[in-house]
Amino acid sequence: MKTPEKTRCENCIIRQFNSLKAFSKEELKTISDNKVSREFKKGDQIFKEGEKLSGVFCVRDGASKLSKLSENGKHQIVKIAKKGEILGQRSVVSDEQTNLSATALNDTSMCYIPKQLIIDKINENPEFTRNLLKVMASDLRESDNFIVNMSQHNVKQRIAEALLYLEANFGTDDEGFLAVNLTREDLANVVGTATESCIRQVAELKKDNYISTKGKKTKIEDKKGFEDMISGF
Amino acid sequence: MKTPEKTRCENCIIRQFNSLKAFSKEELKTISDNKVSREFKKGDQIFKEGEKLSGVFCVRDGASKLSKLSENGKHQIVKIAKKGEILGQRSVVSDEQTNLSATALNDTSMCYIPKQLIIDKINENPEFTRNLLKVMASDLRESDNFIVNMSQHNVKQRIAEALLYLEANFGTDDEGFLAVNLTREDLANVVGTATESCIRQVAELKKDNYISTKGKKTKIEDKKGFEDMISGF
DNA sequence: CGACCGGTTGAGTGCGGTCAACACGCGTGG
DNA sequence: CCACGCGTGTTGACCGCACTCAACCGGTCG
Repeated sequence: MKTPEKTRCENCIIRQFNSLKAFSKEELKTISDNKVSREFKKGDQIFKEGEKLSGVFCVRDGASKLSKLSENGKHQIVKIAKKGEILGQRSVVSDEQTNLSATALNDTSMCYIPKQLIIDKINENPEFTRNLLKVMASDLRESDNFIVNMSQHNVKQRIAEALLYLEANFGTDDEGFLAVNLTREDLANVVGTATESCIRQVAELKKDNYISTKGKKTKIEDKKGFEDMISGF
Repeated sequence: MKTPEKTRCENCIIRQFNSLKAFSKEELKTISDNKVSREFKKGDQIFKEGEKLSGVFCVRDGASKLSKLSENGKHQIVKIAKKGEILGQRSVVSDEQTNLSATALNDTSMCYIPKQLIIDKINENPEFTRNLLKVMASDLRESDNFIVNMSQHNVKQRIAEALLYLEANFGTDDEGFLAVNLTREDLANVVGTATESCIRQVAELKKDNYISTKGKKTKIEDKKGFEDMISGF
């Protein structure tokens, strides 16, 4: 199952950003021969909470949300995965069902790598395993910070944080607007609030000249002010 | 620096519960020769957020809270570590400062293992590394669940969850009271609320016969009811 | 064209944060 | 020995943030 030259892992720059950078040319060839490229359209579900994954997804391009459904019917978005991240590693190392659902936020291309390959590599390539450890350590740190932010900040502050996070991780277009576009509902689900509350607070942020909007796009105008507001002036 | 026979790692049953179970008798001897036993009294700080740890702590007995200070001056408790857990692994694998502070909730005894030993073992013993991965994967899962609980449940539900968590992880004494005793303030910091709100909701739980108290001890009377209440009746 | 989705606004309400006062046990020092 | 201070637990009152329900608008798609 050879893939076209230009999408082979050996030539893929994305791998520089994740734990796969530990692999030799030889190993990358094996992976490339076993991977499958997959495309998702905006809104497509990549996998669902509770599924048993048979491999991991390496994000080549696009953004996808990782969310969990709580019994009151609301989706809490836990993380937004960007280019270079690998989804499903956790489930593979712990050999359990996924804890989260993944959904494409825009058109997304992924490489699907069968889990046995990953497990083999964990056993064979210590550097890869160490990279994995580091990635997970940093995810844990992020989770802890997220927990603190959620419980100690009000909705306005959490929205500010979410927007800063989006800018830092996905960047802006040439006019300075955020490169990823969350619906108000998604943004509400990130900060764990009702859609209406989210809309109202965004309107406040706009009124206070922290942000501006054009169509559905959002631009952060006053990053410094944001940071001050988050830490309570 | 030999330790007395009875506290040597080879004889320590605690290691069955954590990633250290991967080690051979030989390896345990090395660890034992390099570790230091340390005792903490209730309220003692084990390490502080931002410190650079030079090793990890293996909890031999007792309970300790892992918390993070937010800029509004409140401590958010992220996890309560029990017997068998290892504190500081994350900072060691990522070679960064700790993200969290650790404080003893009651008299606690720990073994301090220098970080170089852990790093060496990560490089030498693949099974140990795999165990580490699993522990961290499970921590991540817990964190995600915590985030959902925090953002989708009200204070009463979160307290119920916290109490169930304490019962499941630390058990009860012979009369059925929870074996660990959090102050109201600590409990409030776990669920991310004000101390007074916490007190009021606990009083409600008592009025509704979900729990009972005796002195400072708490007993869960209606676990089933708790679970129903958490998922919204 | 109508259905539907996303965004927006209004009005009402209640949960939970905050401040203030007080009760109680415990240790410490005069 | 008692006075005092301090930490913890508790209660009351007030109030504002954020949730909920409901209506409405504009764009898009079948």
